[in-house]
Amino acid sequence: MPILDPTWLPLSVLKSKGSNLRFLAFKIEKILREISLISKSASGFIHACDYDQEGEVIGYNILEHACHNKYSLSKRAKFSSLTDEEIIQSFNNLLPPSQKLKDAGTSRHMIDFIYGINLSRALTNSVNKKDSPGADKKGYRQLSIGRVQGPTLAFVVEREKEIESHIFEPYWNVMADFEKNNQIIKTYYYPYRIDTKSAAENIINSCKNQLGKATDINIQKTAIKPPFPFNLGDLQKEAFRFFRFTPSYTLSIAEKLYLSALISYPRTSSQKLPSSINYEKIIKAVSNLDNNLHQNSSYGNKTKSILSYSEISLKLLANKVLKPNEGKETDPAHPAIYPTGQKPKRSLEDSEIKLLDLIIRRLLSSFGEEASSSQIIVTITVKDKFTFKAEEKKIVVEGWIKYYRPYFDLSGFMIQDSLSFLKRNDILKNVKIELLEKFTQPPFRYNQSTLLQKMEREKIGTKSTRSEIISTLFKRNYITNFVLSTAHQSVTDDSKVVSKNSPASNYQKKQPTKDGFVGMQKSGLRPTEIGLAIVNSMKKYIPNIVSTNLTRDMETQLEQIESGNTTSVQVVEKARNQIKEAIESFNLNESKIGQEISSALEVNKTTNLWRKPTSISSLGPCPVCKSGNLIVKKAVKSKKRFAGCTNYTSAKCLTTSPLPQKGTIKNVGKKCEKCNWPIISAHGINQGKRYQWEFCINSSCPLKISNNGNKKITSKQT
DNA sequence: GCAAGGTC
Repeated sequence: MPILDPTWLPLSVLKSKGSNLRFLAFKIEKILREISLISKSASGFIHACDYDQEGEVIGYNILEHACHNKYSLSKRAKFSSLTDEEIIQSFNNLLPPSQKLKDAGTSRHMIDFIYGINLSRALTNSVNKKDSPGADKKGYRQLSIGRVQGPTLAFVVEREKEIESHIFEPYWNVMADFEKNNQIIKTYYYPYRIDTKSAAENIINSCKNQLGKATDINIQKTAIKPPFPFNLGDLQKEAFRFFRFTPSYTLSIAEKLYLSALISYPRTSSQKLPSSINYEKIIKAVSNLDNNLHQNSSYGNKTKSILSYSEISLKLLANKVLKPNEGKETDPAHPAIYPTGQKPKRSLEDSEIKLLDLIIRRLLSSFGEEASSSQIIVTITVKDKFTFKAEEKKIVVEGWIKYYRPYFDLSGFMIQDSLSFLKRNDILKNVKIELLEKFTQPPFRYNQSTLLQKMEREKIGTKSTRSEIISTLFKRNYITNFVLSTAHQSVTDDSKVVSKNSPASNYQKKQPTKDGFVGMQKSGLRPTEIGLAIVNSMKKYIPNIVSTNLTRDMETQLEQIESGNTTSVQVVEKARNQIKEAIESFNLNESKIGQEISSALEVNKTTNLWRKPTSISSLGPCPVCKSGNLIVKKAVKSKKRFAGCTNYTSAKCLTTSPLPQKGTIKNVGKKCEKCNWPIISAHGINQGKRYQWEFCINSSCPLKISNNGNKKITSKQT
C-alpha cells in the first residue's frame, strides 16, 4: 500500500530497540536538547539560514521542533553574501518569517517523498518476486526512481534512441588548394554540402588546374567579452573540459577548498559578484598566492606565456574601473564563486591546486579587458560560376584571454594567418582538388558534463544535487560510461576523472570524416538494459515520472504557493491523488513491468557491458514464445553475437538466430511478411565501402529459401 | 532502503 501521508515520529519510536536508526536518534536527541536549552533563555529568535525555499524550511524545522514552536514569533535576516556590510544591513532590517516560502518548501519535501518512496518501492517489488532473475544472491535487487532521476535517465535513453534510429545519408565535399606566390590556400567548395556524387565530380572536372579569382575578401571583427564569474555549473563544465574532472568530483574538491577557507561558498547558481565583497582586496590578496600554490606542485606556471597572479593583478589594479563582467544567473543566497585570497594552512593536493588555479584565473579574467578576434573569409571563383571559400580566425586583441591562460580554448583560432596577403581580383591557380565522401551524423552521446548542462537547461534538480543524481544513476547501474578504444577496460562506474584520451570524454570532431561514423559516435553515456527497460515501462504505465512535465508542473504550483495563489494543502492533495492513480496503474500492470525489467536484468547478466551500443534494445518480439524479446547476445565460447530470446532462462525459450558479426545492427520496427520474424538493418564499412541493408533474421525463412537470398549470413552459432 | 534537498 502506498504511503500517502508521511508523518513525523516521536524520537522515542526511533530510539526503541531494534530500530536501525537507534544510534542516529540518540545523536539527534542530544543536539535537540542543547538547542532547546539555549532557546529557553533566548529573548528572541532570528532566522538567518539561506534566503531560499530550502533554507527557510531548515530554519523553520529548528524553530518549531527544537525551540518550541517559535517560527511565527521569529524574525528573518535576509542577505545573499556573507560580508560584514550585508549581514549588518540585514540585521538592521529584519523581516517577518516567510510563511509562504516555508509552505512551498515543505510541500516540495512531501511531494518528492510520496512520489519517490512509493514508486521506488513499487518498482523494487515488481522485480523481487520469487524466482526473479533480477534478484541477487540474497534474492533482492534495489531499484529507484524519482522526480529528477526519472527525467535525467530518460534524457540518456532518448538520445540513445535518436542515435539508433539515425540513417546515415551520404553527401560530398570538394576540397581544393589554390596557389599564389608559392603560398597554398586551402579552400572548400561552397556550399559545403553537395548532395550527389555526380554534381561533386562535375565541379572537380570543371575546376581542376583552372585559374580562380579572389572575388571577395570579407574581414569581420568580433568582440570577445570576458567570462562570467563561476557558478557551480560553469565550474563543473570548465573543470570537465580542461581537467576531465567529473561534476561530482569537482564539487567534492570545491567543498574541500571552501572548508579550508580558500574559496567562497561553491553551491551557488549566481554569476554575479556584489561589490560588497571588495574586489580590490581580493585581487590584491590573490597576488600573494603565487609561491604558495605553485611551489612543489606538478602544476602551475610552467611556461612564460602564463602570467603569474601578481602580474595579472598589477595590470587589473592599474585600470580605472574594477568591474567584473557578470552573467544573468542569480542566486537568492550566495554570490558567484571567488577565491578568498587566504594562504593555504595545509599542503594542497594536486587536484585542489588545479581547481583553485582555475577559480583564481577565472575571477581575475572576469575583470579583464575585452578581447577581439578577426575573421577573414576569402571567396575564390572559377569560371565565374564555381565558388570556393577559405576562412581563418585569429585573436587580434588578447585582453582578458592572457589572464585566463592556459584555460582559454584556442581551437578554431589560427596562430599565423595565411590569407591576409590576398587582395581582391588576385588570380590564383588550382593545384589540387579532391572529393570527400561524408555522412550525416547522429547527435553525440551525453557525457557527465553535457548531461548536467541538459539538466540545468531543463531546470530539474538543483545546483547542489545534479551531479549527485548522475552518480545515483551510475550506482543503480542505469547508465554506463562507454569507452570505445579500450572496450575491454570499459569504464562502467562513476569515476572521478575521465581520461582525456578516452572517447568517454566525448571528444567531438567538428566535421564527420570518411571513416568517422564508425569511431566517432560510440563514446559517452549509454543507458544499460535496466535503465532502458525502466524508462520504457514508466513511459508505458506512468509517463509522468520520466517526463519533465511533472517537475515543471510542481515548480509552477510551488511558485503559486509562494505568491499566495494557492495553498500547500491543495497542492499536496493534488500530488497525493496523482500518485494514487500512478500506483494503481502500476499495480494493475505489475507483472508486466516486473517481467520487462527482469528480462533486462537477465540481459545485463548474460552479456558484456561493452557489447555493441545498438544491442541495447530489443530486435523485436520473439516469434516463437511470443512473450519474450529477441535481443543481441554473445556466445560464451565463440564470443560471436547472435539473436536470442529473453525468456531463455525463465521460460526455456531456445529461439536463436545468427547475426552478421560486423557492423551496427538496428531494429527498424518491421516484421517479415512471410514468417513474422523481425526485420533488422545492419550497416558498417566493409573494405572501405559503406553498406546498409535490411533483412529478416530468420535463417530458415521460407522467403530466403525460395530466392536463396541473404547469402551473407552463413555463420552458424554454437 | 527507497526521493530530493540541504549540510560538514
